[in-house]
Parts: sequence; C-alpha cells; structure tokens
Amino acid sequence: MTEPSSPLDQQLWDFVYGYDAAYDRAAQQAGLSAAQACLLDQLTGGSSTMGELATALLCDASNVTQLVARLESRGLVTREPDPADRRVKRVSITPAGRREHRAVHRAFAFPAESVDRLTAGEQQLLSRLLAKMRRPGGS
Amino acid sequence: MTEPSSPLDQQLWDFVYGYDAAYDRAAQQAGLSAAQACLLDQLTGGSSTMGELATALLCDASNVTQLVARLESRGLVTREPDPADRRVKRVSITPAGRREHRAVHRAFAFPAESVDRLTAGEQQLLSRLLAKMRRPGGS
DNA sequence: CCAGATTACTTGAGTGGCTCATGGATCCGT
DNA sequence: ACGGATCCATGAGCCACTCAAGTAATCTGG
Repeated sequence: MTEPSSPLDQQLWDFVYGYDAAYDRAAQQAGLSAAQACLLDQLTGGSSTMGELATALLCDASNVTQLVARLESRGLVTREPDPADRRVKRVSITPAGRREHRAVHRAFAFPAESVDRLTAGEQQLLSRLLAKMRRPGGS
Repeated sequence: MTEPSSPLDQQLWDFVYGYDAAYDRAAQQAGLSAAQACLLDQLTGGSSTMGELATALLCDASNVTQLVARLESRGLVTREPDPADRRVKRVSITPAGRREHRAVHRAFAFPAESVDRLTAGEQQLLSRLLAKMRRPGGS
C-alpha cells in the first residue's frame, strides 16, 4: 500500500534530482560547494548583510559566518562593518568572486540544455504552468 | 555583464529550491535527513546491496556504510550478508522503516500541491514537456 | 543620560553527509 | 593454490548545518 506515485511525480523528482546534481558538479568544478555558490549568487545583485544572507539561504546566521569566512579567506568576498551601524557586517563579492560565480554559471548547463530542447512556444507554456503551480491562491 | 538569466530559468530555480526545501522539512519532521529518506525510498522496491545504494545515491560506498549504520541502529533497516556471496551485504527496510518512509511521503506535500493546481490536461502537458526536456536525443 | 532590552554577529560544541586512502574478507580465473 | 579483482568497513578530514552562549553596538524608557 505504498501508493506508487504518479508518473508525473516521478518525472518531477527525476528533474529536480538531475538539476541538483548538475548544480553540485558545476560548483565543484569551480572548487566551490553548492552552498558557497548560492551565497556568491546572492551577492551578484549587490552587497548584503550577514542577516540578509541567512534569510535568503534559509539557514542559521552562524552558518553564514563560517561560509563567508571561508570565501573571504579565498578572496572571493569582503566583509566590512557598516559605517552607519557598526554591529552590521556588509558582505560584498570581489572581482575574483565574480569570476568564480561566472565559472559556475557557465558550467551549470543543465537548465539551458533542458529548456533548449523545447520550442519557444513550449517554453512559454512551461513558464505559465510553473507560475500556476507556484501560486498558493489558485489561478 | 552577469547575463541576467531568463525568467524561465529563474522559475525553474525557484521551483527546485522550493521542492528541495519541502523535502528536507518533510524528512526532518520524521527525524530523518534527506539522505536517509532517499535511502529508505530506494529500499521500498526491495532489498539492495551497499554498492547498488551507492550507485543509486550517486555517492561513495563508505558514505552508504555510515548512512546504513545510523538507520540500522534505529531499527529502520537491516543489513545481512548475502548467503550466495558473503562479501555482499543485503540491506532491507524494516516495518518501522516503512512507517517512517510513509510519514515522509505524507509530509512531502509539495509536488502533489503544485500539480493539483493544474487541470488534468495541463498535467499531461507538463509531463510531455518534462519528457522532452529530459531526452538527450531531442524530440 | 544611562541601565536594560534588543539586534547583529561570532564562537564553540556537536551532528551528519561526504570523500579519499587504506585495509580485510571473499570470490574467481588460471 | 595463488594473485587480482570485488565488496565493504574504518579512519582521517572537510564542510554544512544547528543550537547555546557570548560580545559589541544600538535603541528605549524613565
């Protein structure tokens, strides 16, 4: 009685599994963990505080401290006290960090490859379906 | 020049992110890690050897040794030498393990909820798109 | 203006997941 | 029966993650 999951559920699982594995490999190819790559990605839009990073990455602040420490020791991010509130640390990505981030992005071919197998119309359709699945408030 | 990724890429990322987070929470609610839940899932189809599990989970055999050890110590799986080849250990899920696995499955509402926001026709369409994205050999 | 609560981050201890290198046991071909 | 291959376990080590406690800066009320 282990309800055998619909084929669609299985397809979703497989897709996510492949997506995750591909991201891991892409990050690792740049000498980063997936978590480190995610953190760098957060910073490409501008500097953040430690707390903002913790919120974005859905994890503890002390975890961010360590992630940033490792990235900082490799010169991929900088961590400076905010002049306006000296409790706050502003974390920014360095040019070297940006290079690593781009390397990960380039190596992460999975989504582009997947999407490229669809026609433009199918891509639009997929986008619509994803949007509808996401919304908690129905269509 | 950090090519701003298409909206569809972002949607895929968000979907996978939500999927992963939901699975983690579902597993944790049953006192399991995601890796442990995946391992149990592999065993619901019948017993496996350590090596088969390592292949299925895309990880090192020694990692499986530890995962199985923890699950075994909690009575969720058993590990017995294969009578035909005593190098091989056959890992099987116990009734208690099956209960935990079902608990995770029940708590993992994300895919069902997402898919349920689509009509039957849309679900079929999504299935077709996923299949087409997966295939390395084009349509 | 200043004591106390609050905020933002760090530190330390502990758990797990993961890998690599190594080792022991078993199996198989010659 | 010997030697190589196979399957798994063990140990060391890294990283991600969490929780509890600590420090420093800021805010707040009397």
